[in-house]
Amino acid sequence: MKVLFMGTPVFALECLKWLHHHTQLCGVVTQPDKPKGRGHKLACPPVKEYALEHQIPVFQPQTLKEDAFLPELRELQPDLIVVVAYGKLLPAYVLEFPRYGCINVHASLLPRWRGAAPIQWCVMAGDQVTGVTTMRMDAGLDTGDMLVKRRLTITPEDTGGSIHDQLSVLGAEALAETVTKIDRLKPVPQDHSAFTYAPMITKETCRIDWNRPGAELCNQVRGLAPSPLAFTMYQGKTVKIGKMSLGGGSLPPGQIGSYDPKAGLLVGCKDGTVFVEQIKPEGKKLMSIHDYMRGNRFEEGAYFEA
RNA sequence: CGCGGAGUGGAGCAGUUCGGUAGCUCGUCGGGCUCAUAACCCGAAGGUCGUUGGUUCAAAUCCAGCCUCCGCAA
Repeated sequence: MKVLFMGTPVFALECLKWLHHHTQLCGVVTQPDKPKGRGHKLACPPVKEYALEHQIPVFQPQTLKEDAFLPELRELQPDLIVVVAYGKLLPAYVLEFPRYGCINVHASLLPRWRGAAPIQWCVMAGDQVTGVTTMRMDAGLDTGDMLVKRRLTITPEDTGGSIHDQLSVLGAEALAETVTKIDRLKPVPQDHSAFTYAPMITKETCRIDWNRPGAELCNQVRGLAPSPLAFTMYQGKTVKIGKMSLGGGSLPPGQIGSYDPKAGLLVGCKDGTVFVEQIKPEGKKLMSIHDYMRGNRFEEGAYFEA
């Protein structure tokens, strides 16, 4: 069976590897290189780097609209298209092209967290369980009939990063089962009334609103760690926060309280306080609040600004 | 050639403007005090100040290049 892979970020790599080792992979479609980072250097998507290393043909169409990718499809004649975090919706002519259709690996238990950033949102929402779902793609955004699910328990110590890493492996497992049993699996429609949406993470997603309850703030910080990290402002400068826990007592939202070498820096929120345990000041690396306080200071009584 | 910050013992920082003995808060190791301690006291080890070259009697500090890390913007 000839398989065409479509994907972009690191999350897609485990799936790509499995396909590379177990199927006849005829090509990889990924997003175009974009100027990124500090200079104006062009950055290759991780999927492209893997494909180049293993001499897999790479396609980077600017758009798929208007039959733009049809010539390549006719050339490659894939029997199956596997999509993992590609970053573009597929037009009908692509969805209908392969004999076995298009299947997608999505990093949530659908219909919960449809959309671009299911991993961060499930942690930010305080979910205690998540997983991956494979589905037959249709025209909607993550609305296809489901094939295989794998569940994963989220522990209080998990972060967006740790869940990402685990789900990328689970995703490959689910994909393996899906591809292996492709003609035997019976698609299960989603409960379309129960979906939630996980939009792309923006800067505003990462901004800390100290008027929210402490538990929600802790989850927000957890979900966005270790990247891109939640942030707040102190004296006009960005302070990213990598780890936070619930504190005791109460302070006005955003007000900085005492520093406890054991627990961290106390900060007020809507329903009490939280301890900031790990921060990343502008121009510095992520460090424990303990390290930071050895040579720097947060003025007690001052405020973090939204 | 997008804008900007930073590299100083194991950690976080000061010192750089106006060159002239390497400093602070911790950590580590040893000793002391204490019923005890993450507390306190005494002592010690540990740095070619990112790298290369230049100016100078003398460079962490001034000049030029390079490497690395990071924030913003995309």
